[in-house]
Amino acid sequence: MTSHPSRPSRSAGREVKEKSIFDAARSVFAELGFRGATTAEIARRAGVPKANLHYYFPTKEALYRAVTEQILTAWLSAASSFDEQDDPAQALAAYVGAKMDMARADPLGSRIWASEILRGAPVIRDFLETTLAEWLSSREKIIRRWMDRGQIRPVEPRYFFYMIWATTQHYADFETQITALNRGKPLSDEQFAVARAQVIDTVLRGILAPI
Amino acid sequence: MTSHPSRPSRSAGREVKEKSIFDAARSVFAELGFRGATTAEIARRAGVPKANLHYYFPTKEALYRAVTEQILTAWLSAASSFDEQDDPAQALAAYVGAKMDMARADPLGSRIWASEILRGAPVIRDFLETTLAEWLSSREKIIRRWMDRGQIRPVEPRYFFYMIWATTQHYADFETQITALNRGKPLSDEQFAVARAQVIDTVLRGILAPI
DNA sequence: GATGGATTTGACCAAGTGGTCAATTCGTCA
DNA sequence: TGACGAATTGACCACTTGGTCAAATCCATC
Repeated sequence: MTSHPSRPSRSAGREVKEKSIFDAARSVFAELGFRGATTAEIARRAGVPKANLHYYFPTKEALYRAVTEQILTAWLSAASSFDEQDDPAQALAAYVGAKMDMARADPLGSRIWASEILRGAPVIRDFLETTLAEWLSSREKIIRRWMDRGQIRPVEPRYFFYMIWATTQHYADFETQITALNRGKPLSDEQFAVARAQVIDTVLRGILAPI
Repeated sequence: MTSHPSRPSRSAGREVKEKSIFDAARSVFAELGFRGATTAEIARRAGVPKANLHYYFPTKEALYRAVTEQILTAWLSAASSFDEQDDPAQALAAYVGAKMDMARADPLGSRIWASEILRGAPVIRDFLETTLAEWLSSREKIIRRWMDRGQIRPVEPRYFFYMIWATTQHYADFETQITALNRGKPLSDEQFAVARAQVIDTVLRGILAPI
């Protein structure tokens, strides 16, 4: 300890402040997209003067890149849950469940991703074309192996993944709509649990080979 | 005919010009969202001076409202395809197919909707809470009737609709990503036909009662 | 308690924003 | 043809934008 406990150390203060700017940026980017977001609004939500924001992140784009980077990391971590099981039903249930949990726990990340795609993915295009494309094609092989073994019905794996991504991310990206359709109240934990179970169940029934 | 054929009449000229501004606005709003879109960019894509744009649409918001209005109309029209069949399999196949066709034929509409939801739906909130909520709850009743008759498995109808909406709209909203994952080429008509058929098939298998 | 780098921030700037307006041009019809 | 309303548009305005900067303040270390 190099400083008084009640006053944060210099480096700890930096981390806290950086994080508060970072979090404010996430929420503004998620709502308004890159172009619509303003550094003034981000600074306001972070509770710092705008000049201070530019001390920690030199440009709006640098801040945006920092935010997207974290999102891509989180995506890959959720994706790994697909690989921990050999059985199709278990692997898919784990993966879909993890994606649903992510949509619930961190909707902002999903929304920023969506907004980035909507504008043509200028920043994450490289990720899509390399890392994500490789992930998808290697998992396609796994799906095809299951098909060959007769464990699942014959499908085009990539369109199957699109359905999983679309359905799970919908609970984050369209939360406003879901809330409006739920008498103005966000889904309760119980409601979400039902939705989560049903999504897993429907996806599995859609692809598993009949007994 | 009140004017020379090669020179459009005054009112026809108005319609053409209004439409070119309207279409330019759709594409800019779809890419950049309401806040990110600029009237200058819309005017540029429409090929008219900015002052001219403001002659036809007094404000950016008026233009945006005109655009969203058309989208809501189109949504309702696709939704009606759900009601034309009594058999669950046929009704659902028609509805999902219509939504897929819409995502293919007019991806911009879907993207503007998505962007509007992302920012909290300030403009279409009323539509969501009234017209859409009513549509959903009346179709929920139809689904429950099918369930009571044992024609489909027991599910929470609204989450089932969310899956349909998410999956079909994904082909419009995430076209950039889908293209990036398809070696940089947009889905061909053949590929899309496969995706369309598979989406319908998977949705049906997920909900239809086993024989 | 003096030093010096890290941090903070009000004031500022050039470029871009949505929108206005008056002067001009156009098309129609008497 | 002339008159008159519809349509066009360059110039302009107040305000917001992302970003800069220099002066002030903080704080770990000696």
